[in-house]
Amino acid sequence: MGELAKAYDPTPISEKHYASWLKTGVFHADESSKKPSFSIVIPPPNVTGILTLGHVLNNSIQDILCRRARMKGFEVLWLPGTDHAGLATQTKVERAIAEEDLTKEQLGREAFLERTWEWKEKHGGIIIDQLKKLGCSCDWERERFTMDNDYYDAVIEGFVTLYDRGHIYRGHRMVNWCPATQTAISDEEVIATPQKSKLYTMKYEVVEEPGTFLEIATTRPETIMGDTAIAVHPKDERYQKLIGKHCRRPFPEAKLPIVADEHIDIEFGTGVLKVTPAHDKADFEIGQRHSLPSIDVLHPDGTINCPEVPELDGLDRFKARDKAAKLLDEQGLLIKTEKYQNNVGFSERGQVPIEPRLSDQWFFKYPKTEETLGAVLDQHVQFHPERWTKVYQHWLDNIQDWCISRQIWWGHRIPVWYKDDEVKCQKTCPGDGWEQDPDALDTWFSSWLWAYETMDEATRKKFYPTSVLVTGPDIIFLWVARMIFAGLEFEPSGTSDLSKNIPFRDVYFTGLIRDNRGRKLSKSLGNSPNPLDLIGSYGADGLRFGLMRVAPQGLDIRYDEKQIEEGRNFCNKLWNASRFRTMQGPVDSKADPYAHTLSPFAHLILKQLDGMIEKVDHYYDTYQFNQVASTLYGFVWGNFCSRFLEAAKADFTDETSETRAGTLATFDFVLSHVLRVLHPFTPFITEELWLELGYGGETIQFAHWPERLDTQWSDELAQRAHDIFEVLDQSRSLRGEFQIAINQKIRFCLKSNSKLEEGEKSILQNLMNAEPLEFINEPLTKTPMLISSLGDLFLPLEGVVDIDKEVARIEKALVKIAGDIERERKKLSNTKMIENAPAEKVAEWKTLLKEAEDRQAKLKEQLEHLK
RNA sequence: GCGUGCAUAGCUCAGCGGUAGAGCUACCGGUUUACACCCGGUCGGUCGGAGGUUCGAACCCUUCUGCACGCACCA
Repeated sequence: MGELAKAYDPTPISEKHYASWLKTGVFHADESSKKPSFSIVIPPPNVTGILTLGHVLNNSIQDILCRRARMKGFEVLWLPGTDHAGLATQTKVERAIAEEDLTKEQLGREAFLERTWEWKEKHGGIIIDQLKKLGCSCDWERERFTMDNDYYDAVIEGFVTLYDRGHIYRGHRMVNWCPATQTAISDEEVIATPQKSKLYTMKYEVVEEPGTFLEIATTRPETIMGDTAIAVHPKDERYQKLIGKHCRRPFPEAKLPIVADEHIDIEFGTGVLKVTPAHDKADFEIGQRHSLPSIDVLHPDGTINCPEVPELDGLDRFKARDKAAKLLDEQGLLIKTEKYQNNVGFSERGQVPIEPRLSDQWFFKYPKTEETLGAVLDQHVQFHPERWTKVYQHWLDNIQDWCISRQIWWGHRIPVWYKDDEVKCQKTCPGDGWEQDPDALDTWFSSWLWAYETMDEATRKKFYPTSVLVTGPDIIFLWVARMIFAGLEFEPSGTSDLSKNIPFRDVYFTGLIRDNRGRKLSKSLGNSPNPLDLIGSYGADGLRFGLMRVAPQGLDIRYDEKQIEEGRNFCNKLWNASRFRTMQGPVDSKADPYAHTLSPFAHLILKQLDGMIEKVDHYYDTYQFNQVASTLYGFVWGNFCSRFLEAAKADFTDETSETRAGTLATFDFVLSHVLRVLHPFTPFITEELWLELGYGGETIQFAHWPERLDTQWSDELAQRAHDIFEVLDQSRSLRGEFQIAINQKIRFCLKSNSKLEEGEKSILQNLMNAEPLEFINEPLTKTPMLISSLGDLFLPLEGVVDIDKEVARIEKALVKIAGDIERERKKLSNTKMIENAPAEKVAEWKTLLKEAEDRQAKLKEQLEHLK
């Protein structure tokens, strides 16, 4: 064991260990293992994506859970992989070929798919490499891709099965159409976005009553050509007599019936609605109820399709809106234009407003919705935080059929074949003359099988259902709920036992990461840090620890680079504590503190270690990772380094110390626990230190997870150490107050009634840097003093002390104590309180009062001495 | 409109019925041979407002305000 470098240098150490982990195959899960199993499937990132801070958070948590499980003796499978991300990837490739002035239509389906595969091969590995840099302990031998041959087949087979069971149908329905990417999308992919738009009020003449006009409010005058009726509420007295008559549509000119429909809101606008069945979901339904024709006036790309009105034909829909308003105005039909804010559905991928559009699409009608809800309500699948079940329930209660067909090429092609009027749904082409449906499936229609189609039979037998899913709440419908559906519907366990078919037992929802001003991280705002840069600057361990420490359970995270810096600093602290240890000679990996005589400080740290382990386990069990990190931070920095290590220095410099061996053993024992408990959060540095210090084995990864300690420490001695530290703190306060540098030796006097051992006295004196530390029986006069549980500590400074200042300080302290005393007295003089409060509480208050009064008396006495 | 979450020190968060806490920041002082990616100290809060329950409320209930988010509507 050589001496460690002066600072932790994460990059080379991380690279070294990760390479070694891959070589020794420690991440590989053995499906024939006898150990109990623990498994996680990664939420597959987009194959061409790059790592974001969100991924870092998400995958750090998964890695933490997996690494801890390995140490706890589980056979762990963390199954990694990527998602083909149909639309996202196709869009990227289309953009790339556009550089060569090519469109996918020019290339043709086959050639375009070839290009996409090439693109995938070229860019597909990036995010995987990045996950490795983060330290993720995935079983890379089992890496999967949603377009792998067998996975592809499974998706297609799933479609055929559901079709055969009658859950999938083709329908001519109103769907969310994205004009930018020119495909249908599902309701879940539509993002309602507040828009500043305009509300136009126009007037149409009633055909049967010339000179009478109906005022109609609309935000979309560009769809006037598609209007096939005017609707009012049947109970609206203003318009009742007009029902059944007609209005004149200005362009192209036509007679539109005035119909009555309950859907109309009497209060809104003028209470009159223009009905455009082809371009609005509600209007479509009104059209159905009144047998109105649908006139589609838009091309798929969002331009106007209406040769009868040449002024508008071919225009983009938003340009046409202005133009249509202008046309109305020219005809004297536009009454007013108001500013108006409404929510417009945007296509997540295309970043443009979606267009409700009638088209032929494939739909999935969810079966087993009751069971899917029950699985969560009955806690077969448990959500953390639990409140997300309510969101899940609300979605299921209002569930709509899922539009699963996409007008794209990159994806799983719908296994439906057409010949003349015949339709067949099957995996392979039925024969000559049959043509396959051109559409591909929604990406989520493949990822919903991810929890088990990624596993072969033996793996599935061992590791399915998975233990926990870690993901963001933003995909609770898109992915989480649908995975539960898939599990229940396809029954991957081969039995109908619900508890064996659910995809996971726990779901941990992470928060979203925001910047320090509370905004979402986004490329366009430029507030999205590159995790690789952070790893470069602070190390993967620092990034992981820093982020985990500030990520509260189920709440959004305010990210600040400062926090990552703190993570890095923490790692360095641990490094240096270990470095300090290496300077004292070799580490005993089997150190048993209780085989030696222990100082009070050893007793204290052992007691604190036990408390730390208890807290950490509790916080793990309740998925409070930030609390785990905070607990570790506080223990390592506060208890271990600032207290125990500092006190240990006295033992280490004194060759004759009787407790030296015990302190060394305690050091080794505690550090071994710290490294193990910390390993899931900071895998690289703990591995390095574990090996470098010689704690044994080839890796820390299978070292036993620490259990609670035998309570062999002495509470009395631990308390003694605690008291000694209190005196130390008081001495530092006195130094601070009188500006006496810590490195300046100075005389302190302690009027103590406790009997300290000689060794303890000298350690205290050392820690205080006192020269000498005198034990006295009578209080000193005209001397600053602070009270501690070990006695009264005086700082004799003849002639130096500013008496007035000291008097002011004591008076301030007296005010505070007076407050404390008053509060306790008030409680104790309240008979109702005494009667109702538990006896031990009352006793506690009495003690508090007594202590406060003692302190008060002492301070008053001291005040007298000063004057 | 329905629903959810949040509001505690300048910042990030603990505490969730019985003396208001931590880390960071700020300020002051320190290179004491593990660490300046450091050490020590100090300052800093009527726990968003108002009611209520209770012997006792940051904590439970009601309500209001503000900020996020989800769903629905959106002519």
